[in-house]
Parts: sequence; C-alpha cells; structure tokens
Amino acid sequence: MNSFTTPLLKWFQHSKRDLPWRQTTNPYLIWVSEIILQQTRVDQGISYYEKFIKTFPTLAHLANASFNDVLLVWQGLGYYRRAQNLHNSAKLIFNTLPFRFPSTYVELKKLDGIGDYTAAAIASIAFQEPVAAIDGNVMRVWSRVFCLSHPMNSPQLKKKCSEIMEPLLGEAHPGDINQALMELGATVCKPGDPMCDQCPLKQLCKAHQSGNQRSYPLKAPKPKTRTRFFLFLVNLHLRDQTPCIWIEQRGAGDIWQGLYQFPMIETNAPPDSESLAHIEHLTSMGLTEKPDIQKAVYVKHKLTHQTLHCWFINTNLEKPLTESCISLPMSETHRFAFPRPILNYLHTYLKPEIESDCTFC
DNA sequence: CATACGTGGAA
DNA sequence: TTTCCAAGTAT
Repeated sequence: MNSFTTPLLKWFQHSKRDLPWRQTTNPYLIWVSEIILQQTRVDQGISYYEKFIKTFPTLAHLANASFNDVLLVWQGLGYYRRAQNLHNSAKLIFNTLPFRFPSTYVELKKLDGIGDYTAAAIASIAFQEPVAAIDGNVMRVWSRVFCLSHPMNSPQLKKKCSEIMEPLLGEAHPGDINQALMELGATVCKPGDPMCDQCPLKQLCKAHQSGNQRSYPLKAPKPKTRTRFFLFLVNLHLRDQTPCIWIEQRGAGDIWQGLYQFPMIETNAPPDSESLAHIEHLTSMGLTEKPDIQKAVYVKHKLTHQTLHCWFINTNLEKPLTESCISLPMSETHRFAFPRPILNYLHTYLKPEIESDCTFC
C-alpha cells in the first residue's frame, strides 16, 4: 500500500461529509453534481443539486426538457453556459442509439462542458477508472505537500499533480482517492488557514514541516476587470387589464447568455445628460416623458472579470425597445430566468409595487 | 496560453 | 467596504 493513499483513505472514511451526491453511484447524478460544483462552493451547490434532480430525475427527463426550463432551475447559480452544455450533452447521449451513458474518461471528455477534471471525476467515481481528478483543492494539497512553486491554476501545477497522482491510482479505489484529496483540500488543507494538526498527510508534508504551509500554493495573478454601465428601462404597463413588463433575452457572446432582462442601454460612462438625451431620442418609440436619473435605483454588481454599474429607470415606454421584446405579465415572471441583479430588482421593487398600487389591482 | 464566464460567503 | 476565491471549461 502507498504511504499517501493509506492514511488518506482512512481519514476520508471517517471524516467525509454527508453530501447528497455521495449517496449514489448513478453516473447521471454524479455528472449533474460535478457540473454544478464547477467553480462553485458545496454550500451553494447543494440546494441547486436537490432542485435539479427533483426536476430532472433521469437523463431522459433532462433530454426531453426545454432549455428554458433547465435555465430556470439554474437561475442564480452563475456560469449559465453549464446549463446549456448539460442540456445539450443530455440530448446527445439520449438520442444516440443504442442509449448508453459514456463510461470512460475519453468518451466523457468529448461532451460539451466536460473537461479534464470532470471527465476524470465521473470516470473514477462512477466507473472506477484510475484517472486523476485535479481541481483547485487537489492542486493546493500537492502544492503544499511538495512545496511546488507554480502558481495556482497554472498548467504547470496541474501537470505536476497529474504526475504525482498517476502511481497512486493504480491499485484500488480511484474514486475515493480523488474525492479524499478534494475533501482534504476543502475541509482541512484550506486556502487561508490550513488545519495541519488534523491532516492525515502532515508527516509527509514539506510545507507543514518547514512551517510554510501559508506560503503555498503561489497566488495566481488577479484577473483584469472592465467596467460597464447598464441602463435598464423598467416599464410597468397594463395590457388587457393585466400588469406587464417588457423583457428581452440576452444573446450569445456576452454575460448572462440566454437569460432575460429589462430592455437595456449600455453606455461608456455613468448616465449623464448625453445618455439621457439618447434615451429621450427614444421618444419615437413611445417614450413621452424624460426619465429622471435621480429617481433611478442604482446597483453595483461584480463579476469575476467585470464590474457592472446598473441603473433601473422607470419609463413610460409604450412600445417595445426592440423587435425581440416581450410584454410579460408580472404573474408570469417566475417562468423566465433572470440574472441576479434583475431578479433582485423584480422582487424588491416591482412585486411590492404591484401589490400596493391600486391601479394595478 | 491567457482570458472570459456568476455568485455569494468569509475574512 | 473590499478582497478573495470555490469540486473548471471553452476558445
């Protein structure tokens, strides 16, 4: 037995958390959990996993669902391309006869949304294939154990981890070894304050022995961020005695692909007389009153690579801003997926307004 | 290979 | 308040 895997597996056996996806070996469910957990904390992912498998209990359910319904379940989780990829891959698997869930690393990796890590995770956990699942946790653990001097997320560090793990996975329990390393990274060998006293690998860890555990892994460079200014035109109106709002779907090539928003104007600077003049120009579209920026609701929303400055402006736009706008009854907003800032505005300002304003009763 | 892609909880 | 960052992938 290996000097790493023996203490690791023993520790995992009695220290692992009781997580919903650990109660199954169903590859479909393992797959769903792995996609949800990409760049996502376990705490945040659990409720989404529960909701997802309740809505789509089998691959057939997912394959036969509409993309809109998949996106709706994903609403609020972020990285929405994951939902698209999951749905596309489910349809592909389900419609390729004879129906069989891909069961090897190589087959899995061909699917949209499944890269090195996820292919190895599913192959090892659901099919016992001895392949290394290397995520951020695993890289942090090995980075400390061997004092590796490559920055986090660098291809070099990933390659190094792959070389370290290859001889460990051949004997038995590749799925448990992968999960044990991830669990160790998530609960003990944490980024900020590793709890080395509880670590099954402390005798083997070079960083701990030299007291340098906090110096590893080396930090990845900060991503550059760009700043954007969004003006959302909020228009509550009556259609057939029913309170409605205009919404439009976001397209490809930008954030929030496939989600819905209020008609929006993006400017290069915070709203000023120039941008308001631009909005005024929309008078031809039915805007009969100049929007008052002072009354706008302002929200700052930060993404990994962007800082969004959002203003929500009430308008009396009588026609859609573009051809693709939909006049949606307020009672139907729960059928569409919105980005977090839109959803927050909807629930904080629009829903209460409808309930309190008698003109909409 | 560097960069874009969300969100929310902890420090 | 700001910063960090979490079970990565696609391009």
